[in-house]
Amino acid sequence: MNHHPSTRWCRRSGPLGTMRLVARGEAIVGLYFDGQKYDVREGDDWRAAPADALLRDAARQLDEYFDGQRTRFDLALDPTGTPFQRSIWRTIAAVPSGSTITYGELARRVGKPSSVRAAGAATGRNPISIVVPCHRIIGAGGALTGYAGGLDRKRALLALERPLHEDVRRTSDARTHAR
Amino acid sequence: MNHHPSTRWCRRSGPLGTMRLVARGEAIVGLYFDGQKYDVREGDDWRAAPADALLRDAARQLDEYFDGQRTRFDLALDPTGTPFQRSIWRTIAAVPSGSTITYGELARRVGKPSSVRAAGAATGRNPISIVVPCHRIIGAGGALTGYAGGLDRKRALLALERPLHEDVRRTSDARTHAR
DNA sequence: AACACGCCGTCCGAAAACGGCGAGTCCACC
DNA sequence: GGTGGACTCGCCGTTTTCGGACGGCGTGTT
Repeated sequence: MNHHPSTRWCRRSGPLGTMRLVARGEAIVGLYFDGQKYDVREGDDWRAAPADALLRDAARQLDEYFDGQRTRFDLALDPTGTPFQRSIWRTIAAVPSGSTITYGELARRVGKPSSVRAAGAATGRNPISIVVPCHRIIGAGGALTGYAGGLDRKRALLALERPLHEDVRRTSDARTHAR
Repeated sequence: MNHHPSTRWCRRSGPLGTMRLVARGEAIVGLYFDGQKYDVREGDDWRAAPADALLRDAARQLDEYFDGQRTRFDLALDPTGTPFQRSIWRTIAAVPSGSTITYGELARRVGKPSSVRAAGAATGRNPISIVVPCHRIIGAGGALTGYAGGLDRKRALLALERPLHEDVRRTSDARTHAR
């Protein structure tokens, strides 16, 4: 109908380093740690737009998150990927702050209980770090197993979200000694 | 830098049926017969623009061509394809109205005398019918051999272009009894 | 703990299939 | 004999298919 929605981006520094925020159309499509694995290179048609309304809103929410003032994001998301990946990411987005699930449980929730390993791969390709909280997915043994932004950051994010008062919230099948 | 050039299109009816004319940026990128082979499906970012200056100009020239008032088009073309295809199409565009060449001669002119069959395939994928006059390419034996818009249309186009007064113009290696 | 093995989407490279041909043969007909 | 049709084969860029390798795992065994 009308031409391609434009892609715009901005940088944002936070406690875990500088991040790159990317929007296209009316939705967020990416949030990357500087130098993370599976980063995307800037397209020819991208344009830096620090003043963009959507980007500003997202950046604000991100700040609030790091300040511990926010546990849920209120943003339109449209990560590009295969149908399988998108269903994985959608499911991850439903995991609430403060809790974790295993890769196996994730696979089960998308209706493909045996696609565990593929679920892991798809999780790793999540283009919207933090907002799609792929850091809340951990190994069945409680190990963190991996994170595109580095395990240190994964640990930090989980610590930030960990409920202070030990109300011993046990999540699905995640073992307690996560760490 | 800036975002993608927009793609716009319009329809145009003529003696050989309705055609679809497509422009992107400052150039024509497509001209298709309705329901032809290798047609392209409309992209999400396309926009109908019958009033667009470039499209109007092209449509006018097309009308003049069908009226026999025009034997050459004066339009910026930018068909998308592989390097080989583009060189084939560029070479085809240089074949003047009223004459024909064979697929073999075409291959020779792009510097790959033995890529005859590939030249045929590339010719078939020409996205800008008529303006890139792929109908002027015929078999070595004089047979028309094929046309994405159908052999009837190929015949009609060649008839339209055939010089009335039999000035026996003989073109390169094309045999006389073409037809 | 360390390892082997089965699991399954993606990615990537290799290989095969597919044409809008042309030249060469072989035959059947004037 | 010359022509023309039907057939075979080699031609080569593109597209499609296929097969193997590769993971942000989980289970079972040692």
